[in-house]
Amino acid sequence: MATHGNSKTADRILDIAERLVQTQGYNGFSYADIAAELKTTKASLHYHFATKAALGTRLISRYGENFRRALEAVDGEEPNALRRLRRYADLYAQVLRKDRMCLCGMLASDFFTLPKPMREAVRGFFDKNEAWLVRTLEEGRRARTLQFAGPAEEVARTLVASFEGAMLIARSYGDASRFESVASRLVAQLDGK
Amino acid sequence: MATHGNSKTADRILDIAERLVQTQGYNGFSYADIAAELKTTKASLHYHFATKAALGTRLISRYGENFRRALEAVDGEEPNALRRLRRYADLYAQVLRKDRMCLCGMLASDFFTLPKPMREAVRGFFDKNEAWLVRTLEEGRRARTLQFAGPAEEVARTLVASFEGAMLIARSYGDASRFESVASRLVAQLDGK
DNA sequence: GTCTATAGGTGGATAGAC
DNA sequence: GTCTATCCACCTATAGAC
Repeated sequence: MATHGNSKTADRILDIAERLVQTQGYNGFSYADIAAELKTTKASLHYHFATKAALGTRLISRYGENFRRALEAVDGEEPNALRRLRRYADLYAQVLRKDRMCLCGMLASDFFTLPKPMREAVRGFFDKNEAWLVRTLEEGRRARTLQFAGPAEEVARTLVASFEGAMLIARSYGDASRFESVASRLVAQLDGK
Repeated sequence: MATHGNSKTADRILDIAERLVQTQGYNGFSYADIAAELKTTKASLHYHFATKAALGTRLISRYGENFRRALEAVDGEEPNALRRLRRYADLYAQVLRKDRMCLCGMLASDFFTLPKPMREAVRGFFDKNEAWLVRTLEEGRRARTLQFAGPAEEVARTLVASFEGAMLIARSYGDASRFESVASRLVAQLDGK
């Protein structure tokens, strides 16, 4: 196979790379950065992930999978759609409190410098977010815990965009509360009262 | 002096660099890219802008100045605050239709890799956006062309964050209408009826 | 102001020993 | 799996001729 990225070492590489992409961007980190932190060599990293593009693609699929699991947990634990939206917002806030940007929000800004497989995976992440939100919004509207006008898809896209943008800007101010006040306001507007 | 960036050539350099930053990010372009497009040499660029940081700082101040002028024009031409917000949103949409991200939104994602003077300038851009929005929102609320609950500052921050995020994501889909539907929805929510 | 040439460093990636 | 050594392309930046 081209890449051996399935070991414990591979996971540690992914952990470090993930943090570096979320803080510095895809073009702002290098194999040398990871090697220094892992106290190994660049050559060794290339054994686990043959190319930076392969590493990047794996990062996105792992991040998406973790996000999917987190949303599944929210669905399982919280029957109220309004409260599920608050939990969704808190997933973003948790990332921000680690001084990180959403991995895919960061990659969206690097979008036109990314290899094609990574571009498609980034869009896929947003699509999955939107789909979860549409389900949640429609169910909440039916149950009257949420209210909003127009297609759920439009509201979902507004939420994803606003949350990503609020993270991006809050990070520049080192102030997570900037995200939280924006997120609270947007979710409150959907409250079915 | 350290830099001679005030000639017509300097302006052409800034035009090219601006587009490259808006599409590829600060770490995604080089003096070589500019030189190739301007059909000159990297050394010649260094005469106009001694360092990449100096070029970057100048880019932000010029972008901010142009934005300020655009907002002044909106203020002069449009007495209705709701319509001024629509014009504000359209300034973003115009950038996006050129397949570009907002310069400072892009730099916000590169934030922790930027030299300190650039970081401060990026925050300054957002501050000025927010201040203009606060003035507009408060005036619209007084005149009853706008309505919203809570501090204008919170609404202003929500708008900046949402517009930046909507640009970021719309660009990944190559679909400016994704921005426009989000922006329309957010502005419509403020309509004083 | 623009050029050639080059310095000194880092990028991603590979060969081959162990 | 990890290492040393190395390749070559590219990076920002400077020296000095024109």
